[in-house]
Amino acid sequence: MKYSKQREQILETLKNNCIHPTAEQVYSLMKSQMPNISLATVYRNLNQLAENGVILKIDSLDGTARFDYCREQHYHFICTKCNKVYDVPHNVAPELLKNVQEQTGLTVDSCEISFRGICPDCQQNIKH
Amino acid sequence: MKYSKQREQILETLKNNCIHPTAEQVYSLMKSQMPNISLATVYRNLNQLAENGVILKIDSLDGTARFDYCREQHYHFICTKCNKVYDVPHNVAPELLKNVQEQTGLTVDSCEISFRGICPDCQQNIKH
DNA sequence: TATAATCTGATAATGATTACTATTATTGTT
DNA sequence: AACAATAATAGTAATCATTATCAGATTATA
Repeated sequence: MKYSKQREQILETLKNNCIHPTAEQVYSLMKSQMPNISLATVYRNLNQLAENGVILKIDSLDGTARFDYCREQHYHFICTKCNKVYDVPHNVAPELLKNVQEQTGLTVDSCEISFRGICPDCQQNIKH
Repeated sequence: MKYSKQREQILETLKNNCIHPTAEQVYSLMKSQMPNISLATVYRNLNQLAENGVILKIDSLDGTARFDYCREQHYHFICTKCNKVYDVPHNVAPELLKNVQEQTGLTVDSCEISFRGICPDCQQNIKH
Protein backbone atom coordinates (compact mmCIF):
# COMPACT_ATOMS: atom_id res chain seq x y z
CA MET A 1 0.00 0.00 0.00
CA LYS A 2 1.56 3.24 -1.19
CA TYR A 3 1.08 6.48 0.68
CA SER A 4 -1.51 8.96 -0.50
CA LYS A 5 -2.73 12.30 0.83
CA GLN A 6 -6.31 11.24 0.22
CA ARG A 7 -6.03 8.08 2.26
CA GLU A 8 -4.43 9.96 5.13
CA GLN A 9 -7.20 12.52 5.11
CA ILE A 10 -9.88 9.83 4.96
CA LEU A 11 -8.38 8.13 8.00
CA GLU A 12 -8.08 11.47 9.77
CA THR A 13 -11.72 12.22 9.05
CA LEU A 14 -12.71 8.87 10.47
CA LYS A 15 -10.67 9.48 13.60
CA ASN A 16 -12.31 12.84 14.18
CA ASN A 17 -15.85 11.65 13.54
CA CYS A 18 -16.81 8.74 15.72
CA ILE A 19 -20.29 8.61 14.24
CA HIS A 20 -19.76 5.40 12.28
CA PRO A 21 -20.18 7.32 9.03
CA THR A 22 -21.15 5.88 5.66
CA ALA A 23 -18.80 6.33 2.70
CA GLU A 24 -20.99 9.17 1.51
CA GLN A 25 -20.78 10.87 4.89
CA VAL A 26 -17.00 10.57 4.96
CA TYR A 27 -17.02 12.14 1.51
CA SER A 28 -19.12 15.10 2.68
CA LEU A 29 -17.09 15.56 5.83
CA MET A 30 -13.88 15.76 3.78
CA LYS A 31 -15.19 18.03 1.05
CA SER A 32 -14.18 21.30 2.74
CA GLN A 33 -10.56 20.28 3.19
CA MET A 34 -10.17 18.35 -0.04
CA PRO A 35 -12.76 19.64 -2.50
CA ASN A 36 -11.63 17.60 -5.49
CA ILE A 37 -11.56 14.18 -3.93
CA SER A 38 -13.67 11.62 -5.75
CA LEU A 39 -16.35 9.51 -4.13
CA ALA A 40 -14.80 6.48 -5.77
CA THR A 41 -11.54 7.24 -3.99
CA VAL A 42 -13.33 7.34 -0.68
CA TYR A 43 -14.91 3.96 -1.31
CA ARG A 44 -11.67 2.46 -2.58
CA ASN A 45 -9.69 3.57 0.44
CA LEU A 46 -12.27 2.74 3.05
CA ASN A 47 -12.41 -0.79 1.72
CA GLN A 48 -8.66 -1.01 1.53
CA LEU A 49 -8.26 0.21 5.08
CA ALA A 50 -10.89 -2.24 6.26
CA GLU A 51 -9.20 -5.13 4.44
CA ASN A 52 -5.93 -4.27 6.12
CA GLY A 53 -7.58 -4.15 9.50
CA VAL A 54 -6.93 -0.47 10.06
CA ILE A 55 -10.60 0.34 10.31
CA LEU A 56 -13.81 -1.59 10.70
CA LYS A 57 -16.59 -2.04 8.17
CA ILE A 58 -20.08 -2.49 9.61
CA ASP A 59 -23.00 -3.82 7.60
CA SER A 60 -26.18 -1.99 8.30
CA LEU A 61 -29.58 -3.49 7.56
CA ASP A 62 -30.45 -0.69 5.15
CA GLY A 63 -27.72 -1.75 2.74
CA THR A 64 -25.25 1.02 3.37
CA ALA A 65 -21.96 0.09 4.96
CA ARG A 66 -20.59 2.13 7.82
CA PHE A 67 -17.00 2.61 8.88
CA ASP A 68 -15.37 2.91 12.25
CA TYR A 69 -11.87 3.84 13.28
CA CYS A 70 -11.98 2.51 16.82
CA ARG A 71 -9.20 -0.01 17.34
CA GLU A 72 -10.32 -1.93 20.40
CA GLN A 73 -12.61 -4.80 19.61
CA HIS A 74 -16.23 -4.05 20.26
CA TYR A 75 -19.69 -4.71 18.92
CA HIS A 76 -22.53 -2.56 17.65
CA PHE A 77 -26.06 -1.65 18.45
CA ILE A 78 -28.05 -0.31 15.52
CA CYS A 79 -31.21 1.63 16.14
CA THR A 80 -34.01 0.29 14.00
CA LYS A 81 -35.69 3.70 13.91
CA CYS A 82 -32.88 6.15 13.11
CA ASN A 83 -30.12 3.75 11.98
CA LYS A 84 -27.61 5.35 14.31
CA VAL A 85 -24.86 3.02 15.52
CA TYR A 86 -23.77 2.70 19.14
CA ASP A 87 -20.78 0.85 20.53
CA VAL A 88 -21.18 -2.14 22.78
CA PRO A 89 -18.16 -3.27 24.80
CA HIS A 90 -16.37 -6.44 23.85
CA ASN A 91 -16.77 -8.18 27.18
CA VAL A 92 -20.51 -8.75 26.86
CA ALA A 93 -19.59 -12.03 25.19
CA PRO A 94 -16.68 -13.61 27.00
CA GLU A 95 -15.34 -16.93 25.73
CA LEU A 96 -17.28 -16.49 22.52
CA LEU A 97 -14.69 -17.68 20.02
CA LYS A 98 -13.54 -20.46 22.29
CA ASN A 99 -17.11 -21.75 22.55
CA VAL A 100 -17.60 -21.69 18.80
CA GLN A 101 -14.37 -23.52 18.18
CA GLU A 102 -15.25 -26.15 20.79
CA GLN A 103 -18.83 -26.68 19.70
CA THR A 104 -18.47 -26.53 15.92
CA GLY A 105 -14.82 -27.06 15.08
CA LEU A 106 -14.94 -24.00 12.83
CA THR A 107 -11.95 -21.71 12.84
CA VAL A 108 -13.16 -18.16 13.30
CA ASP A 109 -11.06 -15.26 12.02
CA SER A 110 -13.41 -12.50 13.01
CA CYS A 111 -16.77 -11.96 14.52
CA GLU A 112 -19.31 -9.24 14.32
CA ILE A 113 -22.30 -8.76 16.55
CA SER A 114 -25.12 -6.43 15.65
CA PHE A 115 -27.70 -5.78 18.30
CA ARG A 116 -30.89 -4.13 17.15
CA GLY A 117 -33.47 -2.21 19.02
CA ILE A 118 -34.77 1.29 19.53
CA CYS A 119 -32.22 3.67 20.99
CA PRO A 120 -32.97 5.82 24.05
CA ASP A 121 -33.34 8.98 21.91
CA CYS A 122 -35.97 7.42 19.68
CA GLN A 123 -37.78 5.92 22.64
CA GLN A 124 -38.07 9.43 24.05
CA ASN A 125 -39.43 10.72 20.77
CA ILE A 126 -42.05 8.02 20.64
CA LYS A 127 -43.36 9.00 24.06
CA HIS A 128 -43.85 12.63 23.00
CA MET B 1 -51.05 -10.41 5.93
CA LYS B 2 -53.38 -11.97 3.40
CA TYR B 3 -52.83 -15.49 2.09
CA SER B 4 -51.20 -16.01 -1.26
CA LYS B 5 -50.10 -19.09 -3.18
CA GLN B 6 -46.81 -17.43 -3.99
CA ARG B 7 -45.94 -16.72 -0.39
CA GLU B 8 -46.81 -20.27 0.62
CA GLN B 9 -44.56 -21.67 -2.09
CA ILE B 10 -41.72 -19.33 -1.15
CA LEU B 11 -41.90 -20.49 2.44
CA GLU B 12 -42.09 -24.10 1.31
CA THR B 13 -39.02 -23.63 -0.85
CA LEU B 14 -37.15 -22.14 2.07
CA LYS B 15 -38.14 -25.06 4.29
CA ASN B 16 -36.88 -27.57 1.77
CA ASN B 17 -33.61 -25.81 1.04
CA CYS B 18 -31.58 -25.18 4.14
CA ILE B 19 -28.80 -23.57 2.17
CA HIS B 20 -29.47 -20.02 3.35
CA PRO B 21 -30.40 -19.01 -0.20
CA THR B 22 -30.39 -15.51 -1.61
CA ALA B 23 -33.60 -14.06 -3.04
CA GLU B 24 -32.35 -14.88 -6.50
CA GLN B 25 -31.68 -18.49 -5.48
CA VAL B 26 -35.16 -18.86 -4.01
CA TYR B 27 -36.49 -17.53 -7.29
CA SER B 28 -34.55 -20.13 -9.31
CA LEU B 29 -35.51 -22.95 -6.97
CA MET B 30 -39.18 -22.09 -7.39
CA LYS B 31 -39.17 -21.60 -11.12
CA SER B 32 -40.04 -25.20 -12.01
CA GLN B 33 -43.14 -25.28 -9.83
CA MET B 34 -44.25 -21.70 -10.39
CA PRO B 35 -42.81 -20.55 -13.70
CA ASN B 36 -44.58 -17.19 -13.81
CA ILE B 37 -43.63 -15.88 -10.40
CA SER B 38 -41.88 -12.54 -10.46
CA LEU B 39 -38.56 -11.82 -8.81
CA ALA B 40 -40.13 -8.77 -7.19
CA THR B 41 -42.72 -11.00 -5.56
CA VAL B 42 -39.97 -13.15 -4.12
CA TYR B 43 -38.21 -10.12 -2.67
CA ARG B 44 -41.45 -8.64 -1.39
CA ASN B 45 -42.48 -11.80 0.40
CA LEU B 46 -39.10 -12.71 1.80
CA ASN B 47 -38.90 -9.28 3.40
CA GLN B 48 -42.43 -9.53 4.65
CA LEU B 49 -41.83 -12.93 6.18
CA ALA B 50 -38.64 -11.68 7.79
CA GLU B 51 -40.39 -8.63 9.22
CA ASN B 52 -43.03 -10.86 10.75
CA GLY B 53 -40.39 -13.09 12.27
CA VAL B 54 -41.36 -16.15 10.25
CA ILE B 55 -37.97 -16.38 8.63
CA LEU B 56 -34.54 -14.85 9.18
CA LYS B 57 -32.72 -12.37 7.00
CA ILE B 58 -28.93 -12.58 7.08
CA ASP B 59 -26.67 -9.83 5.80
CA SER B 60 -23.70 -11.17 3.93
CA LEU B 61 -20.56 -9.11 3.42
CA ASP B 62 -20.91 -9.26 -0.35
CA GLY B 63 -24.07 -7.19 -0.26
CA THR B 64 -26.60 -9.92 -0.99
CA ALA B 65 -29.03 -10.84 1.73
CA ARG B 66 -29.66 -14.47 2.55
CA PHE B 67 -32.74 -16.07 4.05
CA ASP B 68 -33.22 -18.87 6.50
CA TYR B 69 -36.29 -20.73 7.65
CA CYS B 70 -34.86 -22.27 10.81
CA ARG B 71 -36.96 -21.29 13.81
CA GLU B 72 -34.63 -21.93 16.72
CA GLN B 73 -32.37 -19.02 17.48
CA HIS B 74 -28.87 -19.49 16.21
CA TYR B 75 -25.98 -17.60 14.68
CA HIS B 76 -24.02 -17.83 11.45
CA PHE B 77 -20.58 -18.54 10.19
CA ILE B 78 -19.87 -17.14 6.74
CA CYS B 79 -16.96 -18.52 4.75
CA THR B 80 -14.84 -15.69 3.41
CA LYS B 81 -13.78 -17.79 0.43
CA CYS B 82 -17.01 -19.33 -0.89
CA ASN B 83 -19.63 -17.23 0.97
CA LYS B 84 -21.45 -20.34 2.15
CA VAL B 85 -23.31 -19.93 5.42
CA TYR B 86 -23.11 -22.38 8.31
CA ASP B 87 -25.21 -22.47 11.45
CA VAL B 88 -23.69 -21.89 14.86
CA PRO B 89 -25.70 -22.93 17.91
CA HIS B 90 -27.25 -20.28 20.09
CA ASN B 91 -25.58 -21.34 23.30
CA VAL B 92 -22.09 -20.20 22.30
CA ALA B 93 -23.04 -16.86 23.80
CA PRO B 94 -24.97 -17.41 27.00
CA GLU B 95 -26.19 -14.38 28.95
CA LEU B 96 -25.47 -12.17 25.95
CA LEU B 97 -28.54 -9.95 26.03
CA LYS B 98 -28.50 -9.75 29.80
CA ASN B 99 -24.89 -8.54 29.71
CA VAL B 100 -25.64 -5.88 27.11
CA GLN B 101 -28.61 -4.62 29.05
CA GLU B 102 -26.58 -4.47 32.26
CA GLN B 103 -23.51 -2.85 30.78
CA THR B 104 -25.09 -0.36 28.39
CA GLY B 105 -28.70 0.09 29.41
CA LEU B 106 -29.75 -0.46 25.79
CA THR B 107 -32.87 -2.50 25.15
CA VAL B 108 -32.07 -5.13 22.57
CA ASP B 109 -34.85 -6.55 20.40
CA SER B 110 -32.71 -8.85 18.34
CA CYS B 111 -29.16 -9.81 17.85
CA GLU B 112 -27.21 -11.25 15.00
CA ILE B 113 -23.75 -12.72 15.14
CA SER B 114 -21.71 -13.35 12.03
CA PHE B 115 -18.54 -15.31 12.45
CA ARG B 116 -16.14 -15.22 9.55
CA GLY B 117 -13.39 -17.54 8.54
CA ILE B 118 -12.51 -20.17 6.01
CA CYS B 119 -14.76 -23.21 6.08
CA PRO B 120 -13.37 -26.77 6.28
CA ASP B 121 -14.14 -27.41 2.61
CA CYS B 122 -12.18 -24.41 1.43
CA GLN B 123 -9.32 -25.18 3.78
CA GLN B 124 -9.09 -28.60 2.14
CA ASN B 125 -9.05 -27.02 -1.30
CA ILE B 126 -6.25 -24.67 -0.34
CA LYS B 127 -4.07 -27.57 0.74
CA HIS B 128 -4.41 -29.36 -2.62
C1' DT C 1 -71.93 -11.20 -4.53
C1' DA C 2 -70.32 -6.56 -3.91
C1' DT C 3 -66.67 -3.93 -1.70
C1' DA C 4 -62.45 -3.11 0.23
C1' DA C 5 -58.01 -4.57 1.01
C1' DT C 6 -54.04 -6.84 -0.33
C1' DC C 7 -51.36 -9.27 -3.66
C1' DT C 8 -49.27 -10.14 -8.20
C1' DG C 9 -46.25 -9.78 -12.53
C1' DA C 10 -43.68 -6.83 -15.32
C1' DT C 11 -40.73 -3.44 -15.66
C1' DA C 12 -38.75 1.06 -14.62
C1' DA C 13 -36.24 3.41 -11.15
C1' DT C 14 -33.09 3.79 -7.34
C1' DG C 15 -29.08 3.80 -4.81
C1' DA C 16 -24.89 1.93 -3.20
C1' DT C 17 -20.86 0.30 -4.91
C1' DT C 18 -17.36 -0.99 -8.48
C1' DA C 19 -15.04 -0.89 -12.99
C1' DC C 20 -12.67 1.71 -16.27
C1' DT C 21 -9.29 4.88 -18.08
C1' DA C 22 -6.27 8.51 -18.90
C1' DT C 23 -3.48 11.08 -15.86
C1' DT C 24 -0.77 11.99 -11.70
C1' DA C 25 1.78 10.89 -7.47
C1' DT C 26 4.94 8.01 -4.88
C1' DT C 27 8.83 5.07 -4.34
C1' DG C 28 13.14 2.72 -5.13
C1' DT C 29 17.12 2.86 -8.09
C1' DT C 30 20.90 4.63 -10.97
C1' DA D 1 18.14 14.84 -9.52
C1' DA D 2 16.28 11.96 -13.38
C1' DC D 3 14.12 7.37 -14.46
C1' DA D 4 11.34 3.84 -14.65
C1' DA D 5 7.99 0.93 -12.13
C1' DT D 6 4.22 0.80 -9.47
C1' DA D 7 0.14 2.27 -7.36
C1' DA D 8 -3.12 6.02 -6.67
C1' DT D 9 -6.34 9.54 -8.38
C1' DA D 10 -10.61 12.03 -10.50
C1' DG D 11 -14.44 11.54 -13.13
C1' DT D 12 -17.74 8.93 -14.99
C1' DA D 13 -20.00 4.86 -16.85
C1' DA D 14 -21.52 0.43 -15.59
C1' DT D 15 -23.22 -3.09 -12.41
C1' DC D 16 -26.09 -5.29 -9.39
C1' DA D 17 -29.23 -5.99 -5.65
C1' DT D 18 -33.25 -4.20 -4.26
C1' DT D 19 -37.60 -1.21 -4.40
C1' DA D 20 -41.22 1.51 -6.45
C1' DT D 21 -44.96 1.73 -9.48
C1' DC D 22 -49.21 0.37 -11.34
C1' DA D 23 -52.89 -1.99 -13.80
C1' DG D 24 -55.08 -6.11 -13.15
C1' DA D 25 -55.98 -10.45 -10.21
C1' DT D 26 -56.95 -12.63 -5.60
C1' DT D 27 -58.58 -12.92 -1.12
C1' DA D 28 -61.24 -11.60 2.85
C1' DT D 29 -65.39 -9.43 4.74
C1' DA D 30 -69.97 -7.58 5.04
